[in-house]
Amino acid sequence: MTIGEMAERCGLATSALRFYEDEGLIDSARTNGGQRRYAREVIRRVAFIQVAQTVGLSLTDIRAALSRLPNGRTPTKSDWQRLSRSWRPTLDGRIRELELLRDELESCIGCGCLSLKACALYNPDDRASRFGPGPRYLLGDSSTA
Amino acid sequence: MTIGEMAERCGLATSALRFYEDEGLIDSARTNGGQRRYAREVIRRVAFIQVAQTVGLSLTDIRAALSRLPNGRTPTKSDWQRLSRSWRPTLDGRIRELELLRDELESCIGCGCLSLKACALYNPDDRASRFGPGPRYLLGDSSTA
DNA sequence: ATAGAACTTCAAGTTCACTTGAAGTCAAGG
DNA sequence: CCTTGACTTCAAGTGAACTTGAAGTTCTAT
Repeated sequence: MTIGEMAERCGLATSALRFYEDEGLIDSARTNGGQRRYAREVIRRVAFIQVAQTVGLSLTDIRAALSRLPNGRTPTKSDWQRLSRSWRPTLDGRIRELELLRDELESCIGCGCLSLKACALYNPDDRASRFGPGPRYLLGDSSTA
Repeated sequence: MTIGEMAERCGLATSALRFYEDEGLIDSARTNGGQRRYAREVIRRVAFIQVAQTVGLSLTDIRAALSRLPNGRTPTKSDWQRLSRSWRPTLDGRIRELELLRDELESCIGCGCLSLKACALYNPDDRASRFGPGPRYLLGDSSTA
């Protein structure tokens, strides 16, 4: 598969595929002329990367995860399952954080304490719980606030 | 209040406060010598910014939100409440997205379809649902995957 | 054989939310 | 008055995840 075909199938730009290769996330064979040719297997790899990003992982995290795939053989279904399963705790944790924030926001709307030290929302030390870099763009325009 | 005191109270760097001022998010008076002096009210404003970031808003979004505060008078408790309340839908939406992803991940772990078009996880058009830029750093090291 | 689309590399640019550095000025205590 | 720490501005740097541009090469269809 050429890079253009891959890009189309995966829904991203050719530049992104080249970038992923530079970053050691995917691999390709080359024609005599030096053009990239992708194995079918790579589609799955890219799919994994895309979903992992949605979960909130950085490319560094993802590279680490992918490095845990078997190196000799083509990864099997259960290899991928094992990797995907490892997202659960991250995802659950992220959801819990947001729910916590929502609930605290609820009480703070009630008490109007937004600037009080006592308020859990305004405790700088707790502010480590942000949500992660993830891809650059939000939900459309995010102009809700 | 000096910029150093503000920075300490708000738990961020002085450079961040200067940056927020350049960006039109906060304001300050100046001494004869040209140093910044902050009104108490600004603490609340900074608190709002910090919480809004945790909710996932960009500084641009936050600037827009802040511009809806009354310009003549010092904002009241209910002015702040009105603003904070507007976060609810965003937050709820974000939580729903993550839950959806978690559930789909669940079924995909079951079916192993990670690369199939049919799988909701691998539908490039649905991938608009990412989670937002937010602040740069994640939960510690995020090395869960 | 050749047009033209698709590919190649490499360097530099983009956005966000800041930080860092340089070079200099102000304010408060002794 | 003088030291010292805190402040000032302005320009440039950071990191993540790519994109864009330039200049050139390859592939494929006619």
